[in-house]
Amino acid sequence: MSTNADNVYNLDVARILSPAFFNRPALTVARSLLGKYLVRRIGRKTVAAMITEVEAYDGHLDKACHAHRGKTPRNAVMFGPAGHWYVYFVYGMHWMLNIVTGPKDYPAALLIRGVGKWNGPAKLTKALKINGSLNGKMTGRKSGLWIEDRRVEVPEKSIRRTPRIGVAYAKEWARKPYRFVLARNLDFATAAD
DNA sequence: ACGATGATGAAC
DNA sequence: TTCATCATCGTA
Repeated sequence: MSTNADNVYNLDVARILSPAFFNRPALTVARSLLGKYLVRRIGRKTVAAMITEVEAYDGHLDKACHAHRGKTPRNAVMFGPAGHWYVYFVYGMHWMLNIVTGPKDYPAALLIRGVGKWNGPAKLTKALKINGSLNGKMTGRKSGLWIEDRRVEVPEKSIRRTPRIGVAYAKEWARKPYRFVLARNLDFATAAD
């Protein structure tokens, strides 16, 4: 066990985002997640992909948020502490990956809609073998799913904000610019890594 | 434009 | 217990 190997390991651990990072307003965390890396441990292999698209679901007033109608068995994780995974099943076949934000008892989470080459929330969960067994787990190595800061610079100009997808039923809340998308041509950042 | 496919939550 | 709905995707 060389000193060198230990240093490499420690550097790696240092850039894993801790739950404290997520204990801030959903919109603030959403913006800062662009350019971070979602990292998934699958058996012996580790896959990392840059987060390119995120949506915020912010509190019980937000009519598009699952917590809008109160606490239920499904959305209970959203009412828990930040930095835990909220994974649910929709349309009879798709898993959606969310990370809880903000203080305990304030229900908010971010839906991760795009990472790396995978565009679409159901495509990335399928590719990274993410399902309900992760629901309620804390982000980190122990859960096999975490987020790393790899020091990719994301200028404001590279970010687009739009209404959220597939929530037309939420009336005026559907129009709010709670979707954050990273411009495609940020590939220079990965190349420089 | 539509069907797949099953959990969820609200109503009865 | 029933029923409409659903933070989607692939095919047409």
